[in-house]
Amino acid sequence: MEHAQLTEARPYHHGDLRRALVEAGRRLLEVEGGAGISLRAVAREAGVSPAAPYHHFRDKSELLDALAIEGWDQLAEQMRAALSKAEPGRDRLVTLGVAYVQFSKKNPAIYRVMFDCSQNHETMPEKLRDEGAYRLVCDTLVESGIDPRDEIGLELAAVAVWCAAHGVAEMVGFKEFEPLQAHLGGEEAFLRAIFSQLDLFRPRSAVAVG
Amino acid sequence: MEHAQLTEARPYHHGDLRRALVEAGRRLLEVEGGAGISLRAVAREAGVSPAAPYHHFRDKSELLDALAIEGWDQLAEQMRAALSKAEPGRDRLVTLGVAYVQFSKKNPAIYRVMFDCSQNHETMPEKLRDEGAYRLVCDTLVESGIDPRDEIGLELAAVAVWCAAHGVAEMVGFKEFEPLQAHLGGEEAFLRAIFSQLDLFRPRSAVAVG
DNA sequence: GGATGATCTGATCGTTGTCAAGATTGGCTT
DNA sequence: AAGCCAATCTTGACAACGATCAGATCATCC
Repeated sequence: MEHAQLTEARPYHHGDLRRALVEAGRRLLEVEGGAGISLRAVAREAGVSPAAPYHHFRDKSELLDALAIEGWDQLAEQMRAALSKAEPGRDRLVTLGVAYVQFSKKNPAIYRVMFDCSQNHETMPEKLRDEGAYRLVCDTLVESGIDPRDEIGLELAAVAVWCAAHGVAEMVGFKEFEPLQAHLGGEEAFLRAIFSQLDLFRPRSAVAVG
Repeated sequence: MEHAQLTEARPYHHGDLRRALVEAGRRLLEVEGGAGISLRAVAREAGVSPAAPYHHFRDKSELLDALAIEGWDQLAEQMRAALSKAEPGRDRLVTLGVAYVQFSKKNPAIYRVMFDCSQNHETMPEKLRDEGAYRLVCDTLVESGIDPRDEIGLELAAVAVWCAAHGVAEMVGFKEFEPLQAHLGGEEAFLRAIFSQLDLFRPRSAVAVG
């Protein structure tokens, strides 16, 4: 089959269908949104039969897991980039939060998938914990003055910050808030105002624990 | 048909099927969780044919809307109750937040439906705004020292508080946080610790606005 | 008491997730 | 180089889903 590459005729074996499926899924999530993603649609987009994905994923949910993992990587990357671009001040936490929220606004469907997967599985992927966004938050908290030896205090602070960012990420899309957003001078100002209301920008020390 | 009430034979016309469907839906959400809710399942639970609901709701999503509205009512009620039971201190905002999160933990599927519906429609139901949970938050913020005449500052604070509560509500279910939760002395202590990390308990004044 | 409109059923269509059985092929063994 | 094996992909099927439509049933009002 020497003409395989040039004509429409795909080889019977795809080569790297797993990767192709994940990318097709990402494309669909971006274009169609979270509602229009079905296993069959992903297979269609990748140009294979509806049953083909089952040789690479046990479930539909396992495909979504793969999409989620890619999303977490992408998020961490963008947060890292935001941090490195920001001038060194003491509001680096807010920079991180703004990057987090902006990711979720630009990729709402993927963000939902990321979050649902982490919620359904018992733990978040350890990659997230070790080298991902969670780690970035902890590092930045330590920079801001939290004692890294107080593990409880650090974890509590990180969880709190994460909760705040997640909450903002999901509520900020409400059309209802657009007037307020405009009044405050755009999206980033809006986010900074919210985060400063939540006092996320202030250097903090460990909390007293019972 | 004098025996209609006593025997199994339902009257052909249900009487108040709309109400029965909403209650069947609530039951299913509590028992089966959010995944196991289908229009057909709700109809089955209510004992009618799969097509019957379409005489009371245009859509599946319209049924979910009705479920969401009931959820918002229930949430506001529980928040009001928590507020009236709490001794008057200056951490009433935290009391409110704890009630909010506990509702979402006890009714996770309903909470998700509530939130999704509000997100898909352009605005949240005005009931929520006028007499619901949002109003409670605003009132409590004013109690805590926000100037009610500064509408922007008040709305910003309310949005921030709501974002925080929502974020905590969705992340607190993570199994991963259970050790931390136990270490802090149970769920309520955990929630209070998070909220205090976010500085939600402190009387606040209006934020400076550009 | 009979017509009218609301309500419910039954059948049906297109779509989805999932599975089993068969076709096809890359790669290892000899 | 020939042949076999296991991985991969397709075809066909099944149950369940959301949605629609024609027809059966009932309450209500003139």
